[in-house]
Amino acid sequence: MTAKAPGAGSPAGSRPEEPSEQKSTRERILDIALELFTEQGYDKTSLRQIAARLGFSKAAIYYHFASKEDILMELHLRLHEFGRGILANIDAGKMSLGLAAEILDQLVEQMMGHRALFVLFQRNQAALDELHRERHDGAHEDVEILFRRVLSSQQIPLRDRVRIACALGAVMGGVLFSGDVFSDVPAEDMRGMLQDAARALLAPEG
Amino acid sequence: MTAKAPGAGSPAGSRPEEPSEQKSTRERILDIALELFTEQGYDKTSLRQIAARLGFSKAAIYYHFASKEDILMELHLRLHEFGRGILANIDAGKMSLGLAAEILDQLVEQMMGHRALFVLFQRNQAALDELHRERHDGAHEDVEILFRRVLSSQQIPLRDRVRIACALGAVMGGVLFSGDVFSDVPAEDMRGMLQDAARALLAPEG
DNA sequence: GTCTATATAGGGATAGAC
DNA sequence: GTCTATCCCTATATAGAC
Repeated sequence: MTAKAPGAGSPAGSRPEEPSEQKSTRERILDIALELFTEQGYDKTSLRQIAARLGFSKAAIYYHFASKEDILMELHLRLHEFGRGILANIDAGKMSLGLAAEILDQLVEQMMGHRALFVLFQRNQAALDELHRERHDGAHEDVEILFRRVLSSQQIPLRDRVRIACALGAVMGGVLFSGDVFSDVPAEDMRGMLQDAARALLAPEG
Repeated sequence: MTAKAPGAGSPAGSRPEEPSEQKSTRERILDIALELFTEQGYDKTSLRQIAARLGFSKAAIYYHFASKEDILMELHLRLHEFGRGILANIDAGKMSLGLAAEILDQLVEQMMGHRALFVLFQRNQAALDELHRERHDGAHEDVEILFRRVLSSQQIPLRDRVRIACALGAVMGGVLFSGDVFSDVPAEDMRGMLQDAARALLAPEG
């Protein structure tokens, strides 16, 4: 809680893809971190490694981030950003198979567009959980939390709840595989097929 | 590679649920490890913690296991055991939506029956990957690897490949949620609904 | 803004007593 | 079969020079 750096106060103000400008050091740290955290896992990645890739020393990172966890937190906040548009639509009170299908349509789009971030947190759930445990500051309205609330709602028929859970799993699984076994398939085709799959699961009759 | 202990050579010989006998220390270590690894993550769990729960010191664990990784490996092997029956049925050469549905039926059954192990490795993929990287000894015919092979097969129509991937994601997601938001639902009901969902995704028309 | 040097802690693992 | 004591390494993080 000591370091104060250039872009420290504007997590949403820094765009991931700048036109032609060269990225700030802070941005580059985040990029490398995303890469290494995903490949090796958050815990097995040291600040030393991140610094080495960027050509400077470990200690320099502390100018830009107060702690290793802060790097993960910042990446986490970005994922939140992208989930923002979806949040408003999720309401356990008035949920239906049809509405779930619409939400999943958006979700697929967001996940496909920010696959790297999505994979990162899919592969580092343990680290994320700890983050949530320690810093439950801010009304932490997470997409995942809202989904859990929907899935727990007793106002929705059990079969529908299960179907929504499966549809969520289906699209998540699809996105995960899309960069791997389906890397040859155009993203748009993938997106369409995943959305179709979700709709198949959420059809009233099935 | 130093420690040789009582049950060291019989990973499959020790049953998880013994009638009324008290479990061996080795078995108890594995139980606690499964619990802590799942809750906190493999990397954030220290041998000290495991030992503390069992009432003895960290060093004592080294009598039963050669390393921390060995504990994870043993748990991994158990998961393999349960996947054995499924392995034989997976063949990229003659895969179809119908066959996939049958395989997923078995998979749901196995996953529901050994949910704890399944969740462990779902939440510690990074650690598992490293395990596979370092010790790729033995014909490591993993269910996951075989599934990837099927999903990559060019002999299967793309749409079917995606559908199978989604069905896999659907049942995995369902099983993951089953101990959480669906903890009140009887396992058998869950199993049936998940199998139905998989079939809905794998229907020729959808 | 990046460095060196250092403090401090905790981890995995070994040796050997009991 | 479990313990104590210890080694060695790497990690995060801090202080302060440039």
